[in-house]
Amino acid sequence: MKTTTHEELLNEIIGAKGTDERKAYEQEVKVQVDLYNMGEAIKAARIQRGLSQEQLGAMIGVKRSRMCQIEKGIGLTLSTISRSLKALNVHTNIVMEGVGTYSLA
Amino acid sequence: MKTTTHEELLNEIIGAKGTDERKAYEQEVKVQVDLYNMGEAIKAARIQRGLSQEQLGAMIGVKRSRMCQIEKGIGLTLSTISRSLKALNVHTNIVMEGVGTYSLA
DNA sequence: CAAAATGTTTGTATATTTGTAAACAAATTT
DNA sequence: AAATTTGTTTACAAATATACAAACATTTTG
Repeated sequence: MKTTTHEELLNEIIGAKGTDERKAYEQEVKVQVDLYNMGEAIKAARIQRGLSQEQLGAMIGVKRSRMCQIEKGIGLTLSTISRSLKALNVHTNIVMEGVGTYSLA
Repeated sequence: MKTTTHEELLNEIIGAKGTDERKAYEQEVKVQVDLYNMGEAIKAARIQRGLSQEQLGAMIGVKRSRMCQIEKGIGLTLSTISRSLKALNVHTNIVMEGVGTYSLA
């Protein structure tokens, strides 16, 4: 049986390291991971506070179905993250090294 | 001459405190302020590094015109912020009180 | 186990963001 | 002062996010 590393798969399917296609892929994956983490954080805070998706959804003006997408990081914007965290009363800052700190919620 | 407070103006033009219209306005204004600050932060970091909008734009794959919008906070998403700060090598964290810290760049 | 509540996925319409070129404005350099 | 570089605004097409209902899955409760 032929074994294949993740790296080999990426080379074959997406493109070699350094090509435009590969760069685009890597950036996109990275951002998706970021957003996924944000969603997970919102979910964690919601559960900490003993709320259902429906309840938090009501607080920020969306239905269960959208709440689920939000927690999975699907189509998540700063605005949505900010709204969610404010509703959950999770004080949040964006800290930029050597530049400054900005309140998000 | 009749004087008018900002509060009175808001009541008249947008709606009284507590109405849906007023809440929507307040939330929108707040998010716009956030985004404006983010753009300013990117600009500050760019200038710290002695780059023109064109140069930073080239690093993240946009033209001067878009770079200008980014720094004004117009249509700014997490993805764009993340890309910009990475290019500028500004290490950035999102710190959620009692939940966790997430790397944005 | 049955019922109810909660969470997830998919398809769809609407709204917003993205990125650009072009025209103009302001600052810098020659 | 003229030329060049840099920054800004606007209008537009394309891409992406928003939010929902409906159908289904999973968990919790009676």
